[in-house]
Amino acid sequence: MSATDIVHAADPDSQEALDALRHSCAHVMAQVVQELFPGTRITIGPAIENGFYYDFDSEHRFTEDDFKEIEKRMLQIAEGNHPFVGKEVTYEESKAYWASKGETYKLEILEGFKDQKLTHYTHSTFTDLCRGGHAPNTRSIRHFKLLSVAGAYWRGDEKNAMLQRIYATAWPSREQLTSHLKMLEEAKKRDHRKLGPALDLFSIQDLAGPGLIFWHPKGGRVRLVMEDWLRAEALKRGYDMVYTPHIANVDLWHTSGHTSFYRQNMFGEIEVEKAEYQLKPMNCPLHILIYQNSLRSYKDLPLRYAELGTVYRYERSGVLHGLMRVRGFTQDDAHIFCTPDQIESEVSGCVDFALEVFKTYGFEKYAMEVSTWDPEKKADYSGEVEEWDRATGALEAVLKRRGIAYRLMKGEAAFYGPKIDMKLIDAIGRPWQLSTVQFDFNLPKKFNLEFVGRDGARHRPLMVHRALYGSVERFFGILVEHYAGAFPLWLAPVQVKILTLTDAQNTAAGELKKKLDEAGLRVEWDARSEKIGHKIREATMEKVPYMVVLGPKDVEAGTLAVRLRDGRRKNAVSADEFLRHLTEEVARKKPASSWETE
RNA sequence: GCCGGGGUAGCUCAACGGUAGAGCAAUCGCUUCGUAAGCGAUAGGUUGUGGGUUCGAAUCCCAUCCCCGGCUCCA
Repeated sequence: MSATDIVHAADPDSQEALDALRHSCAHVMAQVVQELFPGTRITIGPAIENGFYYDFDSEHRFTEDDFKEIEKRMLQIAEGNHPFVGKEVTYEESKAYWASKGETYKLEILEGFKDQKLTHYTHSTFTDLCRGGHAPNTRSIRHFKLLSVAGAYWRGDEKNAMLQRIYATAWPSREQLTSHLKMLEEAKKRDHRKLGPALDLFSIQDLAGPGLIFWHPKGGRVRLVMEDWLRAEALKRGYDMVYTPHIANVDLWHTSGHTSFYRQNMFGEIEVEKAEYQLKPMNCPLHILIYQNSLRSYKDLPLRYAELGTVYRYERSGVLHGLMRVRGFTQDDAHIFCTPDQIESEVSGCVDFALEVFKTYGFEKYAMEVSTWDPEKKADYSGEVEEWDRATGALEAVLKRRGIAYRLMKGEAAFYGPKIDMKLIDAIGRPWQLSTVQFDFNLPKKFNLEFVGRDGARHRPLMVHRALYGSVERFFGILVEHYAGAFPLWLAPVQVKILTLTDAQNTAAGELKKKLDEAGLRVEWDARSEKIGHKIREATMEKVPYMVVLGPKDVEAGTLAVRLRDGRRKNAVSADEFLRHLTEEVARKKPASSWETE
């Protein structure tokens, strides 16, 4: 055993140490599963973010009811403090070992490692074929929890056998495990699929079909604010708003190439007067048609066409997920047509816009990735070497100049161009893929796009595709979870709820409502004959930011008693002061009320 | 699409071969009340859908639709 095989990291929270811990835990889980369910064959068990999994092939159908027993036995082994011992083996030795155990999957893995150094790692009674990176002993892996069981294809290929995957989480300390489990619980509470219907924001209707979203009045109000803000911001930044049809003749999709490279995601043809039409899965070709409608000069460029374009994509039934993965959605899509010397400033403009989106919606953290091509496989890509180099250079240069850290994702680019993907990190630390800025070298060529240059000759413009929300549906879903349903004032579907104590306050309530309505605020008035506590409870559960409790004393004093949804209160506020505060808070778009309360 | 789990009142759940039930919500009445649930009554269901087994099915079987956890894919 060499010193590097075992991770004795000084920092137990280093990624290396965490992975080692989790991977070691996977070994122990595999040991226990084989012990408790004889005949189970093992495959692989890597560390993943926050934990690990192990894939098994077993006659037994694992359920969460098995977890308790597996965990109990795992703990016993952990307490046994068995060391993880690595041993170099030859291909033949390894093959003989796994053959004797009937571990067919291990034998298959072995085939891929014929000419490499192989190691077996053993702890307690269990040995696994493994390249190493382990905790020193089983004692350090006590803080874990099995989470779920799911199907997974052997080697991720749907043509292969379906295995059973057990997911688990593991941490260096009890505190970290507890806090992670708390986060999972919190995530469950914030789930937009629960909150959405509970707050009456949206629904999905069986009769209409899966993956199709119905925006209810309250969700619709939030969406309207989101869209209005985005449109206003786009216009400020020199975009033009365009509108394009939802269906188009298949010839368009043949020209763009979508019917070949995107076919599996498109809904079928619609026959109309002997011509075939298809629902649009993307807006790009339609924006291109607008570009092509006139002869463009270099003086016209850059042209920035933006649209809240609703697209339809066929997604396999098993992948649909609330608002996050649907079959019909609206992209805040834009296509920028520009000259080569404009690309850096255009990319910069997109990144700037994206950062403004993050800031506006209260996301403080984000992660960026630049996806480049794999130069080894040039033939798979559209576009010339110089184009790729220049565009990739521009993407990186923009981020570098702004001092934004990014990960380089080699070979992750689409065939048509490199891109920046921006993930934002929500209130409980989860990353979400959101904004994207990508070059497209394919479509300008397919459509033979041109502009007349200063030299009087025809040149091909560059095309940048950019989405900031990504999809309005998904972004809205992320917001619901980010805010846990408690939208900041500027987004809240109902901003103020007036709660009257008795009918004697009806006149005053009506006047107040009128005043706030006229200021453009979204106000409701609960005039029911319910106790004030009941009304407060309901308004609080609806997550209305401001409640005005209106009783005889307030009417007499001519002031308002304001209550915030978090329970804070501010009494004896004048209507004018309240209105001023609301107006200012809407304008500042702050996630939480900044009001000083008593 | 695939593997596994699951669909009972608007919502959360109970009944698990023998007359479908509770809480909340809804409706109607009473109550006019000071900061997170006032009281009472009423109504609400071909148990996702279709077929089968059975004297009898929410319960067992088959098919189908949808949802959930994942796989593959992705805005």
